[in-house]
Amino acid sequence: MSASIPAKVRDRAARLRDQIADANHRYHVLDEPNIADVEYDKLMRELEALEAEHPELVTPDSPTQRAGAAPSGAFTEVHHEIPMLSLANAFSDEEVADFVRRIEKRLDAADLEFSVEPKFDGLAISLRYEDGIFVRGATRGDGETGEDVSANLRTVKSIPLRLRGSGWPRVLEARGEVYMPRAAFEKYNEHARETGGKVLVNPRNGAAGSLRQLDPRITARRPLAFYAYAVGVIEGVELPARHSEMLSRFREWGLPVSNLVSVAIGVDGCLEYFRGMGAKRDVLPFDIDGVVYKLNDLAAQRELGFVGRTPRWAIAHKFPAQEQQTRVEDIIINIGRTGAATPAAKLVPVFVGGVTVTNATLHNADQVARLDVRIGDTVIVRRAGDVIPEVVSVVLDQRPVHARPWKMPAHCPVCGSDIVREEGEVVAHCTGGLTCAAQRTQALFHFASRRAMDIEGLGERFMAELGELGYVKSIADLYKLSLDGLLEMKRRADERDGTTPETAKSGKIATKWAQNLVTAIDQSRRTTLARFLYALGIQHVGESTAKALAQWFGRLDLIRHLPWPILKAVPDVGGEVARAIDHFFAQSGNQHAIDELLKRGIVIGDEHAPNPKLRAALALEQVLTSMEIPGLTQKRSAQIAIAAGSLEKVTKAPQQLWLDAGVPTDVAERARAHFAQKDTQELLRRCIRAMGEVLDCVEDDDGESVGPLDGKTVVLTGTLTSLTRDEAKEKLEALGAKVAGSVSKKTSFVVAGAEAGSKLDRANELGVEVWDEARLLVFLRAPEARK
DNA sequence: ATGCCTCGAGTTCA
DNA sequence: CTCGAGGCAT
Repeated sequence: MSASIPAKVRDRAARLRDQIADANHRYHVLDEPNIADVEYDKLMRELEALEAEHPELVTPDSPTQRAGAAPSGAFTEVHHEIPMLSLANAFSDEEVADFVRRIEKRLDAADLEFSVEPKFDGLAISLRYEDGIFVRGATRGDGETGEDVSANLRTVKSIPLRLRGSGWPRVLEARGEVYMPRAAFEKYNEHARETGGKVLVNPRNGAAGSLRQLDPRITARRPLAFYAYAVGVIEGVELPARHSEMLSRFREWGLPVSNLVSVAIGVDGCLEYFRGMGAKRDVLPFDIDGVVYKLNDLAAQRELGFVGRTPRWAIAHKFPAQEQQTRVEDIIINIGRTGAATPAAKLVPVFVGGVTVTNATLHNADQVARLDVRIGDTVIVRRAGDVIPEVVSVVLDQRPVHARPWKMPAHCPVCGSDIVREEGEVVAHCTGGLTCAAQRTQALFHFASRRAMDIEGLGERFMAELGELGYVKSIADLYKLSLDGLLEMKRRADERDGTTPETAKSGKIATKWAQNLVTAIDQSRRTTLARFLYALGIQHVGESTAKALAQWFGRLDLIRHLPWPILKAVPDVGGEVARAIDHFFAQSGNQHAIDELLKRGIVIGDEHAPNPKLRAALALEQVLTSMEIPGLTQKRSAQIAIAAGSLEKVTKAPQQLWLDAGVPTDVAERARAHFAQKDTQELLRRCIRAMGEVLDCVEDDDGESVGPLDGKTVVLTGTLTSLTRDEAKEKLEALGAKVAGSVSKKTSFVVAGAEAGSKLDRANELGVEVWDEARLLVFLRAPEARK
């Protein structure tokens, strides 16, 4: 049949096939390329041309056969003559030790040698070679029967189509793992995302899905690789004595074997290998989910045999899974203190990364949309470097037909108010405010939290109960709670929940509990301005902003009435934050709650005069620029401020004065029009009043306002470690102290840092109190504690 | 406008 | 711990 083909052509084709196979082997198996890509392409093209001209030349092992044939109908079944094993799993050192001990006992031997190998996270397959030629490849299936995926496997470059060297058996079934290298996976997905193609969930699913493609041309585009790790059928060659030798033979025959395989002695050797791999795991170019220990002696393996379908002589030692699949039972909404509506996935409990995970946050609607998570979906959950579980992706193949895309509900599941997502914002908010039980509970919880009012014993659950039963509707109600009230509440809660007398706290314990709580509440009455402000839970006001406000304004009665342009004078407080504070205090309910709190004995121990720097910060120009009138720049604001003399006068300044101050006509017009608006006038009135008020206080700093360091003179010396000298000075000044440069007998105390010199000596001489840095820090945290 | 940088807010499980 | 947003410097 091929007689018509000249021997020369035939030889050339054979030579090309050899060269290409060799290049392939070097590149994909040995990782030592010997020819350039262009050269390789050239050889391929030449071979393709020859084969096109003489189709009879095409052999099953020709590299041109890798490209992928046209789709076949379906996969045919393949019976594995020697079943493909599954391994028992070990998850702890104990289980490994048991495994080794069992073998030692059965064989009556010690210090056994194991072939130790990484456990690739891919898909187990079997490759059949007859007379050195790849004839068939199959998936494992159930171990007995798999599917013929030869066409797909031909596209995997690291699988040789013909064995190399000599001495290979007449028939060989090599078993191993098809996997997708991480880099290839990333690259593939990146491309898929750009082109809108199918994004793979993870490398393992990528490998599995690829092999099950009916169209091998698709598989050819998936970057798969292969490692051999076991032998099935072998005919015509003597088996070596040890498994590790078998793997070496594989290498000689051109089958890729991981260079991470090794040999270990006894349990200790195995475990050492396990830890080594665990440490390397993250930097490996492919995913592994554990390691496998195989008794190295093949004769001994035969002796041990099987239990069911798993061999007694091998075990897989698994890493704690960092990724698991589970099902989304529901997607719920959590309402936070600020009303933020955060979707969370309720999961069928799954053990991942050492803990059982039942919830995973989905962050926001965008994230849900990005992942397209739907109720009923199977998802991949990860607990990576950090602790918090996250949904990585959806396994689309397993999506129930009826699953519908998830949408943020229009109404709050707790209070029924509208849920609104502002233009350009990522988070949606429940508009219920404090009428929403969820927000109220969270607000109360926040108020009582350690960094706020620090009331011990008020957990979130209990707070919810107090709210539900109507005992606490607002933060002020917390200070109404009495011993009897608490006990009564406890009783009612137990009744309602159907708690039996045995499980309910008995009278004495309940009394003790209530007493402790009352004491804790009582102790919390004395607090600092910063804590108090923080406790109020004003939007955007966290701990540090609260501190800044406290330090700069010093007094609650000031802060609670300040218009936002004045609040904005504080560093790090911008328009957004200032408006939020203004808005908070503009609600009469909030003002009322504060009045109530003060009435019920809240004492702010560290009120003091405003920071003198406010004087500069409150310059007219700052207030004017905060009006954000187009064209009214800082410079022009300053000019008109100087020309007019006071804020009040600016607002009433005639057109001419603006022009004299160098403000262009159109800007002046705009400003005057702006000032004429009703709400602007109201705001300006408040600003005018507030500026006067604040400035009065600043001037009055040895007047009635009493800071804890009022009238004290402090001297700083040495190097402070946790804060700069300037910061310390600022803080002390904000508390009313005068920070002087040298020690005299008028000095109240000296703060001495490291390497304090002459000033410390002089302080000792004069008998002036000396603080170390630690004491200063304690004081700065809670200045009310002592003066 | 644009890019740090810090602060606020939300989150899981034992 | 991480993300988003606000503040501020460039």
